[in-house]
Amino acid sequence: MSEIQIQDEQEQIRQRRSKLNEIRERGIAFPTDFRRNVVVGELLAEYGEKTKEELETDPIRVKVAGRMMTRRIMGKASFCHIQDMSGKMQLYVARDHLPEGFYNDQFKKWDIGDIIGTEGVLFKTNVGELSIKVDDIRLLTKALRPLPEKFHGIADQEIKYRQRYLDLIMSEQSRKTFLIRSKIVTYIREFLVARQFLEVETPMMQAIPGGATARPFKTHHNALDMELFLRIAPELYLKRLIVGGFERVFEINRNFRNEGLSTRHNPEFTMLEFYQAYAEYHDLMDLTEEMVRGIALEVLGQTLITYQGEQYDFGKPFDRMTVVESILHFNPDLAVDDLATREAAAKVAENLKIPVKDGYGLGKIQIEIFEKTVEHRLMNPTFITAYPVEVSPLARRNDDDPHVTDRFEFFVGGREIANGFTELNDAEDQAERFRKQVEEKEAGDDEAMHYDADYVTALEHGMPPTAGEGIGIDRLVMLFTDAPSIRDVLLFPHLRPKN
RNA sequence: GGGUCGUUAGCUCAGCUGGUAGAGCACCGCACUUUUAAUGCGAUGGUCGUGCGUUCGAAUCGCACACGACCCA
Repeated sequence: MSEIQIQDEQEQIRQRRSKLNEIRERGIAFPTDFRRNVVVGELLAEYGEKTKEELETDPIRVKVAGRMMTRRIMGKASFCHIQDMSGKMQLYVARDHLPEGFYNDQFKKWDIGDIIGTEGVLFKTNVGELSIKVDDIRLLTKALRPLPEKFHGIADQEIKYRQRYLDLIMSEQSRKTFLIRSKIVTYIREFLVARQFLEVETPMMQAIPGGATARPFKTHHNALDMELFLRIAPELYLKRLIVGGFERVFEINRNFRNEGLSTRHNPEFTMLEFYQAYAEYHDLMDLTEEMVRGIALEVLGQTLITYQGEQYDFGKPFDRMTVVESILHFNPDLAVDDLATREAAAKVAENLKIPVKDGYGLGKIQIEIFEKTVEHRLMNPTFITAYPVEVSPLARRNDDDPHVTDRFEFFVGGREIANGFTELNDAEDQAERFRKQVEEKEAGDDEAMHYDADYVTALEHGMPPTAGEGIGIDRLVMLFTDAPSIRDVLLFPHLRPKN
C-alpha cells in the first residue's frame, strides 16, 4: 500500500526521472562544455534602456546560462525567464529558430527548475522588456524536483532555513540579505586593512576557553587525549599577538557558545575582534562610529536606516553616556545615591523584581538594573561607558574611579552590537582578576572565567597600551538588512534536527 | 521553562455549530508565434502532523505528544 502511495506522491519526480533517462540515452546528460560570455544583470544594466530600433540596427549576440524559473508556451513559440546570480532575463524561444524537431521533442519537455544555456540576440518585446531571441538552447542540468509555488514563494520559515538553497532560488529578498552580509564583511576588512590592521587567524579549539563569560562546547582530542573547547572568543590570543609586536590585528571568525537559541542567538556566530596598540577606548568609539557610518553609506547609500519600522540616523554623532548616567536617565525617580552603595542598589533591584544573589557586588547589581531597565530602550546609536570592574575582568581600571573600567558597549535598536575597552596590560592586576573569577566559578558561577596562566605570562613580557573591541557581525547585518531574526542572516542557522 | 497561533494535494491556502475533502499555482493531455501570476478546455493528485479518547459518525470536539512561528522569562 505505502509503496504505491509514495510513488503517487512523487509522481512529478518520477516523470522527471524518466525524462532524464531519455536524455541519458541521447548522449551526455550533464554536459560541462557550455560557456556563457555574460551574466544577465550586466545585459539589463547595459542594454535595458536601449530602444527596440537601436537593438535591431545594432544586434547584440549573447550567451547566457541559468535556471529556468517560468515558462509560457504558446504553440510554436514560448517565453521563459532564466535566473543567474545577477538577475532574471526573458528568453523568446520560437520553433522555427531552432533545428527541426528540437522545439517539440526536447525544449517543450524541459521543466521549470532545469538549468539551461542559450545563445541569441537581444531584442525588446512589444511591452518593452529586454529579452533574448534564442537560436541555440541546451539543457545543462535536469532538475528532478519541482520548485516551490512561483507566486507566493516559500511561506514556511522552516523550509527557508532548512533548505536555504530553495529560499535563495525563490527569494530576491533573501539573496539580497546575504549579498549585503558579504558587502559588510568586505567593507570591514578593507576599512581595517586600510588602517594598517593585519588580518590573523587564532585557534578555534582552545585548552582554556577565555576572553568572555559563556558556557563553551567541549570536544576531545584523541591523539593528545585531552579535553578541548570550541572558543567563546579569540581575545586572549589576539592580545598575545599584540605582545608579539603585531600592533594592529583583527580576526573575523566564528565563536561558539553553548547556550539557548533565540531570534538573537545562534550557538555559532561571527565576531569581528580587533586590537590596536597605543590607543585607548575613546579611539575605538571614534573608529566604530566612522566604520558603522561607512557601512551604512556603502550598503544603503545613506546614513538613515530603517529597522523593524524604527528609523535610526547614523549620520549624527552617536550618543555617549555612562552606565550610571543611563540608569538615571531612564529611571527618573532614582537619584545618584540609589546606585552608590550595594545596600541602596540592592533595594532598587528588589523593587524591580531582579533576584540579587549573595555574591553580587555593587557593580553586578548596577549592571542587572541596567540590563533590565536601560538596554532595550537604547534605540539610537549609543555608546555606554564606565562599566564596573566586577563585570569587566579583562578591561583596564579607570584612573579616576577604580570602581569602573575604561570600557564601552555600543547599542542600536535596543541591541548590543559591540563591546570594547582599553585592555588591562597590568599582569599583576590581571592575575588578581583571574583569581577572583576562579573564586566565583568555585562559588557556582559556571560562566566565570578560567585562570589562564599562559596569558598572564604573556602580559608579564609586556603588552603596550592597547584598546580592543568585538563587534557581532550577525547583529550588525540584521540591522542593515532589517532582519527580525538572526536566522535570517545566517545561511544555515542551527535548528533542532528533524526526526 | 510559560503563553498565543499554526500543521489539510508538490507549493500557497479555504473547509461554518461534527455527516466520508476544495480552489489557485505546479504537474499531465489538447489548442495557441510578443507572453510575463499567459490564456482556454480537460484529466491526475490527500491514512487532513502523530497517538489516544468522545460519538452511530471526527479534518472539525477533548487530551497528550512532535514540529514550527511569534511573544514573555
